[in-house]
Amino acid sequence: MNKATDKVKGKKVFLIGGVPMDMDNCPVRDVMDHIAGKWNSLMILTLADGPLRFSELRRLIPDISQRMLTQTLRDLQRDGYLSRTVYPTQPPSVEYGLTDLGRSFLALLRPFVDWSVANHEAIRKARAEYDAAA
Amino acid sequence: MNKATDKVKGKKVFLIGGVPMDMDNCPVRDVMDHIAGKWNSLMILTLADGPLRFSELRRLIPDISQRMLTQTLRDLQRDGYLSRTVYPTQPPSVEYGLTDLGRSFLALLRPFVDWSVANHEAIRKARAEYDAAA
DNA sequence: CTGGATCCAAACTGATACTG
DNA sequence: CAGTATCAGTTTGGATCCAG
Repeated sequence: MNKATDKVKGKKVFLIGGVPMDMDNCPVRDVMDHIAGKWNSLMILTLADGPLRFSELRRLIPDISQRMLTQTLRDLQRDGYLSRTVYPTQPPSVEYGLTDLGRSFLALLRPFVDWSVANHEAIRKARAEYDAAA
Repeated sequence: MNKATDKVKGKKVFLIGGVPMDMDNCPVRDVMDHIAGKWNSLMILTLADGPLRFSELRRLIPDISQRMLTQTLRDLQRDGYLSRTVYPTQPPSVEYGLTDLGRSFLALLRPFVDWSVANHEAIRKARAEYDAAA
């Protein structure tokens, strides 16, 4: 009935929505694991309107630590979601902005934002009911 | 230029794509923080084709520990993404399936899956280049 | 201003053993 | 079968100090 694990050309695969995925190199898992962090998507959303500087980002996301800000920016830059531009001023200023890949991903995030707003109450209610039952 | 932090009716807000978000109760952050885990979205995708039992899920996702499987199912159930049905057989069997909310979220996940497949190579390439530059 | 380095606490994960 | 309990290892995150 639900034959989700099978073999295709000798490789172990995993069916996601009917699409076979190579278990050992699953694009979805790879992308997810790197974007699913607490700050990653929020960072991309924050940069939606244009490039921002390090200090601006720290101000706009008050509850991120400097360490996490640096790390998140590095991770996203490494995966190609955003670019880092250094301006040789004194003192130096650095701007972070979305790349084409980043903007492409941002497009995916927007429906998610709308969905979250639309369903937040339902989720909060579900949570409250679950906790009450316990 | 980028006036992302402002005040609306005395509340600190955060602009996401032009939409003001209450910082202290941001739906996007709340939903994200609970769905962004390593296994959550994968679990929803795995249940896309219909309800599955505990042992079936463990078999379909071989690299999840029993502990994480239990915990992931609990979390998703608590937030209303999936339902848990116990059948009074001997030995007992339990089925997990998507709720309407879960299916609604699944619809959001599908474009993400397609995007991951389409852009996986670009990301791998960006990573390789970044690492090479270092 | 933009981080890098270090130390420490907390959270997350996995392996194992055990129960109704 | 479907979990719970426990413990150890790993990772994550925050605070602080420092440097180009």
